[in-house]
Amino acid sequence: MIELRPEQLEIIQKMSVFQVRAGMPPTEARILALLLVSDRTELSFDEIRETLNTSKSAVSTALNTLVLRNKVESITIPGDRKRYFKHQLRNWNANAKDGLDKLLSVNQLLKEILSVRTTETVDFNQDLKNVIAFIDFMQGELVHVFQKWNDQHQIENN
Amino acid sequence: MIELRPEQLEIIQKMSVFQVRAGMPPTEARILALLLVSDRTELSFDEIRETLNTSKSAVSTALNTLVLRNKVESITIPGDRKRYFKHQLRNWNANAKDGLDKLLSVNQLLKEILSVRTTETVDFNQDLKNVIAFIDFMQGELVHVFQKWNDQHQIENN
DNA sequence: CTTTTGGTTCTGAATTAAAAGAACCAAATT
DNA sequence: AATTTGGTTCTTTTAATTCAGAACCAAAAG
Repeated sequence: MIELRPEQLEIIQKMSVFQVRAGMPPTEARILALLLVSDRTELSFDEIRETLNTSKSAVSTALNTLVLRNKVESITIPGDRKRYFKHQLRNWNANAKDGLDKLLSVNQLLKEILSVRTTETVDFNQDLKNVIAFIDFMQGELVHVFQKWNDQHQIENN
Repeated sequence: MIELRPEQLEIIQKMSVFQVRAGMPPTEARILALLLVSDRTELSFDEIRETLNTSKSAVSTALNTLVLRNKVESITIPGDRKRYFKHQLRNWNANAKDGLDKLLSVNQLLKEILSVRTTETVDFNQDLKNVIAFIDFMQGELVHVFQKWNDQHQIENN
């Protein structure tokens, strides 16, 4: 059981509310938040369970999906049977890109819609074309933005 | 009741699945999709209800939140008591920016976390700083990207 | 080979979200 | 003034999530 200071508890609360609003299940959100604020960055299954006061089953499924989604990594220490779990901060960048790409993939459907629409509704179709062009533009620009970031930072991160 | 071609029905299906996955309630998603594919771009309350085969209450609440979120605009035609509803394609751009800003607003919390963390976990804190810097960077770049787009297009859209 | 540890998996219960149905209401029509 | 139209709002029902508790299981320890 991890002892948490009041500020830490408060942030876990705020952070998990934020993530739940964004569609994440509560237990997952609270685990992620805990792993961000706790003084030790690698916590065991049972430490997480006790600290968040949650059932083993809930923690187990939540951790497994978090690992699957590359939000958390699981670490094994030789000579210790327990698994330890750590927030995958390093992957934030890549996860963000994946998320944005998924958002932008709506363009595929918009193009399909355009190809199926009447040609009668000229203004509407023009607006639709603009949206499609905008998303294509965003996609291209984002590639550059990510590239620019990586160029600036992969040197130092060696 | 609007007659829809098979391709239109199929796209409504695909598009609403996409949006529901992104967290939108099903009825809202299907209304938006219908307004994107239907040959007439302005549909009355009852046309929507009949076409989607949904209850008045569900359509009413869904339409109201869609209007509130600037996803749909409601139009009144003089001499016609009905309200007509139209997809606000023009706002896609602004809505996208709002959505991204909300996503990036997590940085506020991350900064708070950093300020509360032990200084002992040097590597972890450095990773956290990197994430924060990355999100700040993204925020700045996105402003430019949106600006660039608007510069190129607000001339022609007069 | 029995027990303990560190979990996982499988119900079921409780909560939550979404939709339906009915009652309602104001403006327009008859 | 009664009725119809075009919705809105409230209550109930239904469906989907989420979690807890118990049974279970494999690997390690005794």
